[in-house]
Amino acid sequence: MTMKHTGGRRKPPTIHDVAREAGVSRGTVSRVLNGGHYVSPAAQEAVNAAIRKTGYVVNRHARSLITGRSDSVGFLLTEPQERFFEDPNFNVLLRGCTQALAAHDIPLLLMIAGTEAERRRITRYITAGHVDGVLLVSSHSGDPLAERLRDAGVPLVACGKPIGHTSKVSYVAADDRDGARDMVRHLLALGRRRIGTITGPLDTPGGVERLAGYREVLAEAGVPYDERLVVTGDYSHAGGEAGAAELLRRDPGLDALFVASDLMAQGALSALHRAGRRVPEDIAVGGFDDSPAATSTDPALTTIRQPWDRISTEMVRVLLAQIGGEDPAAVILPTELIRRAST
Amino acid sequence: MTMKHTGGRRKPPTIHDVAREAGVSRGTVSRVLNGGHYVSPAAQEAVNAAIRKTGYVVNRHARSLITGRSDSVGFLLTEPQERFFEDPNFNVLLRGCTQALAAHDIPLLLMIAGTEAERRRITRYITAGHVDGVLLVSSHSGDPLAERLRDAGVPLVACGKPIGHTSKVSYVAADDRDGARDMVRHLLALGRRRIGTITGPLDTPGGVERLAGYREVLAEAGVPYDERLVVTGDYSHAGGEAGAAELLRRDPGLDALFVASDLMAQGALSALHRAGRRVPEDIAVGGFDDSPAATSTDPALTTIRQPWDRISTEMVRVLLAQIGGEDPAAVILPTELIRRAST
DNA sequence: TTCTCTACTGTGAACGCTCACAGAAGCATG
DNA sequence: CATGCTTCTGTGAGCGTTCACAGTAGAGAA
Repeated sequence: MTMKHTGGRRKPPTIHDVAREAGVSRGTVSRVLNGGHYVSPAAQEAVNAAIRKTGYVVNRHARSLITGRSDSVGFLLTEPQERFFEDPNFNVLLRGCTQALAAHDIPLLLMIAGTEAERRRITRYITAGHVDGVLLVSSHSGDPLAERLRDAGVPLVACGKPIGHTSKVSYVAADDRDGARDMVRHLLALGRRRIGTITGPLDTPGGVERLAGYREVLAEAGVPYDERLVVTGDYSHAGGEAGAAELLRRDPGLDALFVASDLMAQGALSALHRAGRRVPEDIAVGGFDDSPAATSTDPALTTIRQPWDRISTEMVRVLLAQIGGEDPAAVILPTELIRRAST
Repeated sequence: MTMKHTGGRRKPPTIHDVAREAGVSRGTVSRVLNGGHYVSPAAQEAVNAAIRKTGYVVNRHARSLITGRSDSVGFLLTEPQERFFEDPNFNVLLRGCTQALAAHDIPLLLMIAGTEAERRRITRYITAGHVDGVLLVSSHSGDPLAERLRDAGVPLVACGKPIGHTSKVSYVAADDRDGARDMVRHLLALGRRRIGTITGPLDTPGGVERLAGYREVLAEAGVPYDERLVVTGDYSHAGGEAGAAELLRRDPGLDALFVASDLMAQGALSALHRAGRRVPEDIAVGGFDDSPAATSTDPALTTIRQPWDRISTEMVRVLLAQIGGEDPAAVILPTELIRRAST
């Protein structure tokens, strides 16, 4: 009796134990484990019974050592600031990816590259083959880390369209431009004509595309473009507040506002409220994201819903396809206008 | 030229390559890799140079295969609902744990156990030794999964005190009770006497402890306990709204409100606003959590800050210690009253 | 000198798995 | 009867590490 009795973990069964139990060889067990081709029904059944009986679970390290695959993927966040962790969409994305991967029995490794030291460490880790692919979430595009990984031949899928890259890199994105178009069309349909906008940072795809949609629709409607009605925001509450105040100052006759994120829209509502404007009577306000906060503002926010649940599943799908040898692909998903009280 | 030119990954250098490059044996390289004991300075230097030159990164699968350790830990979320992903504290926790682990070069595997099928899959995965330990985040305690893992001898650290378990399981928690005491004392100091509370779910440690703190301080102050001033909430916006409305109905003379979470407090503020009560003039409102939302309410919320950054570092510290063979430990961290405009 | 001790180094044997290959058995075809 | 094909099964090698062990060299003590 040399075994420790204080929560000691027993040595788990190996493929050998299963083989002995089933009366077959390691090879046959391995074949059952990997799809069951070229295995007789009798052996198949015997092996499955032995697996159930022994409680066998494959040792992924041993498998990875020989296959060269790790059967895991990284979820990489490259963000100097903590912004992503304040973004409710990020949660949905992370959760969705985790679960979509879990369906394939693939664990997700969370990696956060804030400092330069972290970037180096993570690059080494990834390029050493410790993950089979990377789900990349970074707001500011043109990320050197993304390039390094791509150059190293690591399967990669970005969330949102990377700008500045002409190279082939997979991405999955909501149709930002079309969403913005829907919102501005909606505001026009309400009879509004002095429509201001608070954009996202213009080094982000969302910032650029949503502004483009805004301009396109106004142009199509014959409303002359007025650059005084455009301010650049930073996706923060404070930024939205400042942006709205600035727009009111530039044009007190403003009758609608398209804000490129709900969080900024929330800030804008505060500023409008403080300025004595009624929403939506005096100024209609449209947001973007359909974050949980959108329903708890007063009035509840009309916004554009991005299909985050589908985005995560698509990212995983495209990444796994790429790991499987397929070429990079771009997927663009439609958005949806959610009408609430603010317009 | 048989090498694929389309992003093919080269075979990475092994310990053998490093040994050859440095003119030493595998054993010496391995010793350098694992602390460098019993290695001459000359060999040490030669190996380090060779590692730099070859770009060698240890193959963790090969290492894990023989050591039996995986050098990774799981971050396990056992939540039937999506609640955690709406909780901003959760983000801070996840981020903090990831980074604290990264400092030890240990990857974090995110696991979400929603359905029963997922629980089984994850249990198998963990007990098979694919992670060295688990950081457990579950709101509702008495989780069968936690018990199963503990019984399997898996190192485990919970976030928040597990209730219902008399057994020894490590945990790290903020001092909920003391935080609640601070808040209620603060409200008393403001001269308030009809102090209501909206609790968290009473099957969560936070729900129980914060209510206990509330009762203790009132008792110490000689304020008779009035159960009509206590309603049970669910940590949701809507729950806070309903709770505040109910309390106003039960006692229109209410002059203070201690709400067990900021999100509920936000809901409560809406309800009070709708009922025509001024905050803090008519009713002082105190929250709990110091979530980002606390500063964007109107008025800004007085609240109790939980040291989430320290909680995450402590969880990691305790878990690694336990993996290293130390006994389970409980860590309780102090909270801080953050005074803002709502009191 | 000889022995012991310490500091260091190299080597073979695992770890648990997959893969390539060799073979066996069954059956049809020449 | 040989030959080929298909379906199935077992075996040896090897993936890249660590670990235990055996050794070597040099210093100091007997």
